[in-house]
Amino acid sequence: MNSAPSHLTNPGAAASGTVSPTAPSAGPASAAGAANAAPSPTFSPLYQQIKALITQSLQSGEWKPGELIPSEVELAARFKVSQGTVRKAIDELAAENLVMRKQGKGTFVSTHHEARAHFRFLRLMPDEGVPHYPESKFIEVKRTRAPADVARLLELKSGDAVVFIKRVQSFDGMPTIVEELWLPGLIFKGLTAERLVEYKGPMYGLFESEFGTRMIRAAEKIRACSADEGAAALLQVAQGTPLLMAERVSFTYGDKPVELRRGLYSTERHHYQNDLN
Amino acid sequence: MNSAPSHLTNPGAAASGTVSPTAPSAGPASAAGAANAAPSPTFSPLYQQIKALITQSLQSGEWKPGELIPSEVELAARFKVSQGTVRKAIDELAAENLVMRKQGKGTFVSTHHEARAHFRFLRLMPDEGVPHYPESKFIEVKRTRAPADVARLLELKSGDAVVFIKRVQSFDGMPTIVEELWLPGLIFKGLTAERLVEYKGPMYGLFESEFGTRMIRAAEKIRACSADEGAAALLQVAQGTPLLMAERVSFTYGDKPVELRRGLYSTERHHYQNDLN
DNA sequence: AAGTGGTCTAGACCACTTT
DNA sequence: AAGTGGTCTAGACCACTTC
Repeated sequence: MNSAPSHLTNPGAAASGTVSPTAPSAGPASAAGAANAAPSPTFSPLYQQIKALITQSLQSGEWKPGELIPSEVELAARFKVSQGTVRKAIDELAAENLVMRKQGKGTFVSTHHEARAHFRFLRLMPDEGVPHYPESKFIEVKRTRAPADVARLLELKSGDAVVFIKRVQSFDGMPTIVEELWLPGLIFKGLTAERLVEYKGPMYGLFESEFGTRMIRAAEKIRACSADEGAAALLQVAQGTPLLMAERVSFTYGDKPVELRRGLYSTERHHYQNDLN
Repeated sequence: MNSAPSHLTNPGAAASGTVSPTAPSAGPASAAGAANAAPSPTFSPLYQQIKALITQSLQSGEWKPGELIPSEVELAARFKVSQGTVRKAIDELAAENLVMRKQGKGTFVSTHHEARAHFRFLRLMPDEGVPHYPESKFIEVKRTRAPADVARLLELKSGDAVVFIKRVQSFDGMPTIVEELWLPGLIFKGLTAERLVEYKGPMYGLFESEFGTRMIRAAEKIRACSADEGAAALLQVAQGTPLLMAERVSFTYGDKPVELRRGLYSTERHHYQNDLN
């Protein structure tokens, strides 16, 4: 099942041809020093190479969202490196929210099927009260061809097949968000209105489970605009009401853009929350 | 100059009263195991305690912004811990942008006097072209008393002395931001319009250099609004134009709020940029 | 050459969870 | 008791900067 440890390069050790002369019985540096001396074209720290290998396994679906990945000790053995090196690789993956560590239990692949993940991509918070997830009402779901601007942002060709979704989201019955989504048709083949309606919870959960596409990062651009006739009706506000306009491009593994989302937010009772660190 | 290593607690070592029985010649665990067994009231990992101590030195001004802090080896000796433990502490401080590591040179206290830091707190980006820092024009600078809402956000008492600043910021001569700031009067004693005008660059640089107050974190709430008469005139837009309204509370060491900023952003040629990770 | 942070190893022991 | 991640140590060597 598991492929061979393959060909990691340790540039540091390759430079000095000999091991430590002060180590009579195979000192600490021996493992690294004796690893190899291949003239590899790419130089990067071992833990970065391990990190890339683990990321590949996540991307390929070898370990699925919510599942346990092999222990640090096991990965260290598989990759023929020390546990500390695997540890540093996983530390970075955890910092990027690709995996989650749980002491005593193991390391799990992150998933959008948890409350924790929901608010990483939903920044609209109630001015008062506890944050909770809104309800969706789908206005339109269709398959069509990508306009030029959509194609550019999704790195498709103009006219490529896309899925178009328009929906309204409500907090406590108050319509607050109206948004339009474009998804690459090739990736989201079986996506229908029925699947969307019957699915409860964030769409990213559906995308991850049913289409094997996990959103790991997004870039948003926010502007102010006025509610036009259509938006005013859907959000139940007066025409001309100031709204937040958010354009989001979401990325999956390998920084591949797989979703364009354009939303209008009513900020009567909510605000967009952002922490500058 | 440097105080004694003081009283760090190692909860892990305190639990087992004896050192490893399999280590005939003072094994690796001896330093930790023999450290102490005091019934300290607070339990936290050693590296977190080191991190807190370093943060105290940053806060107290022992090491000032832009300066070099002692090397890892020196800090390890001072605190009587291994270099690896100091390293982990500094790793976290670097992740929080409190310090910056430079290979071969050392670790430096972060400062707002660098282009790198400018855009951590300025999220308004041009729709086209290269980001650059805007020019300020000060409309009003006065000392007054804190209104109730300002006092609450700055954790002051209503009526406490505050500095009030109103300014317009322009990109390429185009007025784009109008904002009002409130600062605790006690901290910003000598802050005058002259100091603000003569100072070039972000105000956080001035605050850091002249008032010993470094902003390390901020929380923003963003809404949409319409330009009223005053804002329209200052931003040279039509009255009623939709604008972004950003309310920011900035914090210094110890999560102490020391600035309230309320800004109106014209999003004709700019947008608020945000990355969701 | 000396000093700094960056990587890697090996081993010990801890806290926590499950069997 | 066994397995997991979490902390801590000690030591080696590397890349980079400065003297």
